[in-house]
Amino acid sequence: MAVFIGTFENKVDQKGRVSVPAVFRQTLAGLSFSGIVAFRSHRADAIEGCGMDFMEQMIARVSEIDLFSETHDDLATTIFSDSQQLPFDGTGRIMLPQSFRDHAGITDRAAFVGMGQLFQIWQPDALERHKAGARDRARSQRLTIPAGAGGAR
Amino acid sequence: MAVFIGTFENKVDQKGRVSVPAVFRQTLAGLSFSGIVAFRSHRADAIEGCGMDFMEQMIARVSEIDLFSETHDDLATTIFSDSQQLPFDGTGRIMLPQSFRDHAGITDRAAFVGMGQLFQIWQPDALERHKAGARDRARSQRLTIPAGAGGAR
DNA sequence: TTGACACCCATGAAATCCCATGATATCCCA
DNA sequence: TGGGATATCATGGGATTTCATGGGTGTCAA
Repeated sequence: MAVFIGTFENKVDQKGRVSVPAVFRQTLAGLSFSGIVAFRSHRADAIEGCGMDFMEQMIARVSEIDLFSETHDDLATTIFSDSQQLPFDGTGRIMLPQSFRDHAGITDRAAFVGMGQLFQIWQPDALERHKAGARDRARSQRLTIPAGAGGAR
Repeated sequence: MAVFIGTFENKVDQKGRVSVPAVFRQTLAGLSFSGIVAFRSHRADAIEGCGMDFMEQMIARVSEIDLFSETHDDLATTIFSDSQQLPFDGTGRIMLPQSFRDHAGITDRAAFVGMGQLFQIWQPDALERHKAGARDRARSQRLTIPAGAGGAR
């Protein structure tokens, strides 16, 4: 199972390159594509990232939604059409496209945030604000981990 | 099932390394990640620790919530972003990151406390005070353990 | 010809490996 | 059951590797 845990802040250099945290690279190792798959988050000023395996899963999930329904098309458009494969260079860096950097407000620093099966890339200050908000909402709404199956698979 | 019981005090060396008690290591053996997963306790000045299996369960449960829903993101952010994977070195030690040491007030000694499924890492003196308080509360409120199902998973 | 981008090498800091030590606990055999 | 032999464990410190980061160069296409 792919596991992305933790927060890591790295520098974005002049060329737009960032190191993907080594731990993340390890969980991405051995996939059919050596790099990450990324797309703009439609609910946050962040980039969503995952491995190719998870992207395949998402495609499968979306395909269970009625084909040609509005929902299906909207999801497919916002997620899949916007997704890009960002390959690792020799030292484990990726190139963050300008459009992604603009969307997240990233200039010279980028924070990688583990979200479990996927991760996000944020402008560090924006991330801090977002984390605080998420914590507050989780607490005030008393969000809890669903006691569900979990254990099995 | 993972079982952590007992209290063990070990030294934190110059490099920030601590030995994880051998008994704990044994219950952590054979997991997909050789080390512990740790995060700041939000109820106490301590670090919470568990095995990767526990985290994988968390991920599985969170992933039952609709992807990209606010609930999903808030939970994933609060739980996974502040956790860290701390790998064992050859002799069963971990590196306690500075941020964790700060949170728990740990300098040169650390106490590992079994909490059943999880364990905690404390600054030894703080732990003593905490234990005293917990005992008092348990006695004065006559706390009991519910006779639940428990058995299954 | 001028970017954009892939590939290569260099660097310092930090994390990890490796070996050594002493103290306990455990084993084993008389 | 005693007591020496053997493992296990926590700990210390030096050597080595990994990692993030910076910059150079070549290549291909607009």
